[in-house]
Amino acid sequence: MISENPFAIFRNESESILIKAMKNFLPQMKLNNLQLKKPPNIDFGQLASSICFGLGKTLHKKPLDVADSLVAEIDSSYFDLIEKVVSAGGYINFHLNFSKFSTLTLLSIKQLNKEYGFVKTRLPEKIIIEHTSVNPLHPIHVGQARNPILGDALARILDQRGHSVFRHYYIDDVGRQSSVVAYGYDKLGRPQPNEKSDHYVGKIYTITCCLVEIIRLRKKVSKLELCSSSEELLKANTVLDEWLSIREELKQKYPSLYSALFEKIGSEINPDEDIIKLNLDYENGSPDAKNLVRSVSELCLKGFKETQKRINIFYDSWDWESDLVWSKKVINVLQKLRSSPFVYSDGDVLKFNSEKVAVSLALKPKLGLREDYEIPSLTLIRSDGTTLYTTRDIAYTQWKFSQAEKVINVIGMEQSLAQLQLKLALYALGDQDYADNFVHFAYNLVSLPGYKMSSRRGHYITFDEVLDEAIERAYKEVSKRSPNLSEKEKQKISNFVGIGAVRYALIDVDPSKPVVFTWDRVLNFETNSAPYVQYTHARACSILRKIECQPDNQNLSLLEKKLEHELILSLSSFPDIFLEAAEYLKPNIIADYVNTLADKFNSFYNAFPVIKAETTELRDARVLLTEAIKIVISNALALIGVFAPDRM
RNA sequence: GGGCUUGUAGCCUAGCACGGAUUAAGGUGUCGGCCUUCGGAGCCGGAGAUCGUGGGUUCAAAUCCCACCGAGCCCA
Repeated sequence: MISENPFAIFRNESESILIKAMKNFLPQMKLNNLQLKKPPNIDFGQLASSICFGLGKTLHKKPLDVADSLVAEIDSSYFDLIEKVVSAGGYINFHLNFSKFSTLTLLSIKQLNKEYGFVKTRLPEKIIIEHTSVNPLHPIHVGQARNPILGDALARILDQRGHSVFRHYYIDDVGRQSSVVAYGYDKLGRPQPNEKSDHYVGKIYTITCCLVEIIRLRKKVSKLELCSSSEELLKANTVLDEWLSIREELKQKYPSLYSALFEKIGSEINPDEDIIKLNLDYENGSPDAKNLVRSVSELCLKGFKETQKRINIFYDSWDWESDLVWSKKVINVLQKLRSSPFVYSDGDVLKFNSEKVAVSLALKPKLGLREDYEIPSLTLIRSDGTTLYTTRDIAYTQWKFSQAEKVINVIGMEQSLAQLQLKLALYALGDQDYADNFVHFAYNLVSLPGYKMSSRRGHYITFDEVLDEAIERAYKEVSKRSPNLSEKEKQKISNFVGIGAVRYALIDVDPSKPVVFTWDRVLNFETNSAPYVQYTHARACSILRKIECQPDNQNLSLLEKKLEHELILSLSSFPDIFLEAAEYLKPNIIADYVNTLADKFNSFYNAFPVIKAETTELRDARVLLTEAIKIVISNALALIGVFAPDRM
């Protein structure tokens, strides 16, 4: 017999046995959720019920006595995967018949192989996952790197669950910042970069920002000097000083690019005006502006794509915010919103009353909000007539729903309010179905110890730097450990080891927790890291390579050591872990699971011989166990985008 | 001022959605042991925790509820 979820068969059997016993024991009793849980120690069995504690209370008996009586009602003639059911300390413990269960589990894994664990949904959906969406102004930095790693893992998981997943990248090219880089790039004469293009664009952005900011602040200061508002003057001077010191930094770091830009921009009187004009022209779709802004953005995206290729992340669709504006989708949505009772004018500003939507549709409990919390309004149009990011995002979200049933946005949790308002806007537009299937997958920030990352100020560590460093470190390790490998092999290994380590480190922690970036965290090659798991996989492969062919009828009841039982139990739980990760969008539990599995296998490996087992029958059984472990490690790693090597 | 997120050994993390077991689970660092055994990126053992604080609910609280404190972010 084969099962896609062996442990679930045991769980179902245990549940129905317990229900049957309960019916005999207390016929009138209404059963509501008898959730069986895994006991803390395998010696207590593999599933346990704590139902007798509650029953003890209502029956005025000791839980232990209730458990004894209940167990007495259990009919062992129905047992299949169950070996015995015992009462212990008030609990009812279900023990597996490992001889049968090992066979079921290991043969299922061997047969399903690359498909094992990936239980398919009965209700496949079209799902759009928007992730990364870094503005095309500067390279992707460590603070942002958590996003593509999480988004890609989610996509892989939901894909394996049987959904049709589309990965979208939203290119925010409409804001003022895009015009700032474009302005700088234009002043330079629109050259082709002689370095990685997103890094080049990032430098132009930072230097241009700085120069423009200084000109603006100087004007402000001299204006303030005329009227005698000393407090404001002091404030402006402090900010100006800060930018002047950033300018010194930039001058040191990028001397030639700095002087080229300074020469063109330093003497300008009002660069802001040009930038604002460029921005307006771009929004209006003027060909010159289009040509300029798009060429800078494309340059930056070219660099992003190179980085993403390194870590094997790709997108099905690149969505330009500007396309959305030019296609009038934003205007159309605004018109529709205006005709709803939830939009009002506050002077020249157009606002969306999020609170009113939530109250009139009684959405607060559904959204997990307190009744007395008043949701702030969202500004849709500024007094100068321009739209805001979230306004355009409403149109974008509607467009996404025109081609998918579910939308998952992987966006930092600092955007929580905006994402909530966006959801409420969908309700206001009458698209309740969209709103219900709109998910903000929020993750906490990655920060650098000591200072704040700021892309405008050029204070960041790029994702490329992190990857380079990780690969270099891995190269040193490989050279140390396997000096006889060819240069080509060393490079190949250091590549998947370094990149695996980075991916693992960024996915391992619960997304809602803040992470402080340290090199130690990312460059860990020991226990609880991708290289550790990869090594374990290679180790299992190495054993399997040494075995010629194996018979089809192993006697798996010979696997009777506690470690072997724990391994089989762990292997059989992989489908459950996968389902939990898919259902609750928790990619980190996959990393956790595969590390624990590798841990157990390494303990087993040290304690018991496989190839040189006492008998050939035992050897064959352990070989099959090893093969199953290899398969499950490989399948789990695939979900988080980490390569499972045969050798390293 | 309001809201969201977060607080577990020196450091990093798991467990919290769904409350349960003698001993709160890993890693790192630290102390000690294992290379004539299938790959030492390994294994085994020791020391190290008032689960932020205080209340409450419960037979049972790291887990649920309330208040407060610290950190981060968002809105005003």
